[in-house]
Formats: sequence, C-alpha cells, structure tokens
Amino acid sequence: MSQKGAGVDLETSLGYLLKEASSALRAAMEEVLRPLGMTVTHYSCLELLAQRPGLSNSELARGTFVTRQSMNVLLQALERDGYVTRPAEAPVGKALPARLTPRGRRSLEKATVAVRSVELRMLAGMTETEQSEAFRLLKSMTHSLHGGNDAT
Amino acid sequence: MSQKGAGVDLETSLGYLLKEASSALRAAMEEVLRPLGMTVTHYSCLELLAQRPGLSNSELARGTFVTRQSMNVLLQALERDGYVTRPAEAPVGKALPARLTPRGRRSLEKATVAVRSVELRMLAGMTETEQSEAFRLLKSMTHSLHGGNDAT
DNA sequence: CAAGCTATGTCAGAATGCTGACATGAGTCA
DNA sequence: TGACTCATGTCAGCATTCTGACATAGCTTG
Repeated sequence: MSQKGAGVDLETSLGYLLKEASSALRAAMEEVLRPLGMTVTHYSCLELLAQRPGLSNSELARGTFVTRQSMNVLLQALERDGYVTRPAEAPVGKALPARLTPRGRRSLEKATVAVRSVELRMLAGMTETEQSEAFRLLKSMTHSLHGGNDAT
Repeated sequence: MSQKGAGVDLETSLGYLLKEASSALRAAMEEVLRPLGMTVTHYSCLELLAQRPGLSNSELARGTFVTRQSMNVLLQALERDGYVTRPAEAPVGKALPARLTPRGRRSLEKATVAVRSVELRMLAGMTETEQSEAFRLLKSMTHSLHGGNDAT
C-alpha cells in the first residue's frame, strides 16, 4: 500500500541512509545478543572494557554514546552480577577504574563471536578498498559534525 | 586520562564508526531542533509525511525506525496539537492515512532548513563522487544486514 | 464459504535512557 | 592560601521507547 510515491527525497539523503544502516546494525546485534541474555549497551560496555581496562564510568559512557548516569546504572548491575569490579576508593580523583572479572571476560567472549559475525555479514560484498573508503568517509562525516568545519 | 591504550580494535570497526557517526548526526539534529521545540522523531515523522502524504501509522513507524506503538503516541500528540489529521474511519482496512495540516507544514518548513544545514555540514569536505560512494556503501551495508547474503 | 494468516490500531505495563541536582576531588589563578 | 572552574560519581524524577496483548479488517486457501 502507498507504494505509489516512492523515491522522493529521503532516498537521496545520506543522513537518512546513515540512520537506516545504524538501525539495521543495532537490530542485527540485538538479534544475536538476545540468546546470550545481553543487550547492545551491555556488550558495548564489556567490549570497551576489554580493550581498555581501567576506564572510568564517564569514559565508558562517552565510548558507548550514553550519559554517564545511564552507564552508572549499567555498571552497578554489571558489578552486582560479577562481570566487572571497581575499587571502593578512587586511586586518584573520583574516577573509579573498572575492570572485567574472569566471568565478565568469559561472557564477553561468546558475545564477541556473535557480534563479529554480524559485522562480517555487514561487510559482505565489500572489497578491502571499499571498506577502507567507508571507514574514511564515516570518519569525515563524524568529524565534520563535531564542530569541525574542514574535513580532510 | 587513560589515553594510554589508544587505537585498539574499536578504532578499526566499521560498526563502531557507524554508530559514532549516527550518534553525532542525531546529536547535531537535536541541537538545531531544540530551539524549535521539536524532537528528531517528531521532525522525521513530519518530513516523511510531507514527502509521502497519506502514510499510515505503521508505515510511518517503519520509515522512522520506531515501533508502531511509539509512533502511535507521537501521532496522537501531533494530531492533538493540530500538526496532522487522520480520518475518523479507515477508507480501507484499518490503516488511517495521515496528512499534514497547514500548521504542520509551516512547522516543518523551519525544521527542514535547520536539518538541511546539519546535513550540509556533515557533507562538508566530501566531493560529489565521495558522497555517491558513501551512499552506495551505506546501501550495501544495510542490504547485507537485512538477511541478504550477496551485495552488489 | 469458513478457517487461517497477516497487518493494523490501540491500550497497558515495563524497561531504558535522559535531565536536573548535589557533593566531592583536582587543577588554575590571583 | 582561597576562590574559581571543571570533571566525576551518584541519586531522584521524568520522558521516551519497547514488549505484550487484544480486537478487527482484508487476503488467501482449502
């Protein structure tokens, strides 16, 4: 129904396409993570922590694109369930460096395999050169949006 | 702080970059739409309706990447505030075709200008060719994620 | 024609994320 | 040293979106 007025302007908007691609990626990730009882933000937090041990709550929030308040409730849950640990006292300042527990690492391993399969599917049909080009173009868009006026 | 372990693997993940770009775009749109008292979903709904008059609630939901339940509450608010109209009875089936009111059209006009400026900023520094390439690559990613195995 | 399937609109409750606010620790500067 | 600014962790309340559920309309199929 209503397929009459197809292809107007949304079809030519990179912004719309970006949202569409991002939405598809998120949906695909949710699909493979659900059997593992894990959400996308949940996974993102663990992955970030695996690659950069000792990140603080605020840093994790920035890395996963949520507020530090949202990350805080997630971290408390992850800590309560034994996936991450944080010292009772801050070694410096107020920032509490978080680290994965062995349990968190095990849980992440399975999730990483699942998510990697999604990323591979997304890249299917793209040559190495095209992937590099996509990488470069996405970087350019992000940079231009972040207050930057000139892009490389 | 913790800038030590920079550039691990997240920096090479197209999925992460896609989320980063999408997040930056959304933030930029929120920033320019806030002075107009409009949210991103709000705007997306109006824009979609302007380009394809008569779309139903479910169709609008798919076009804006939210559930039809979420779109329903938004549509009811927009209808209550006089931005869109829907017939009391469905002309066919259960789908209620929605249309912009003059007020909705006026409201959209200002928003469109604001959003276009964001999109232009995002495309700054990209040549026509690069934009076409970004377009093609995003399409490929989305298509591959939607169950498709082969990409053009 | 009847049964089944799909899509739609809608209501209600739950989950998730965000804004506002406050106190604290560290660096800056006069 | 003291005032100022900034970043952080955290609590509370609010907003938005999602999941679950139900009734209905139209199409399909035997």
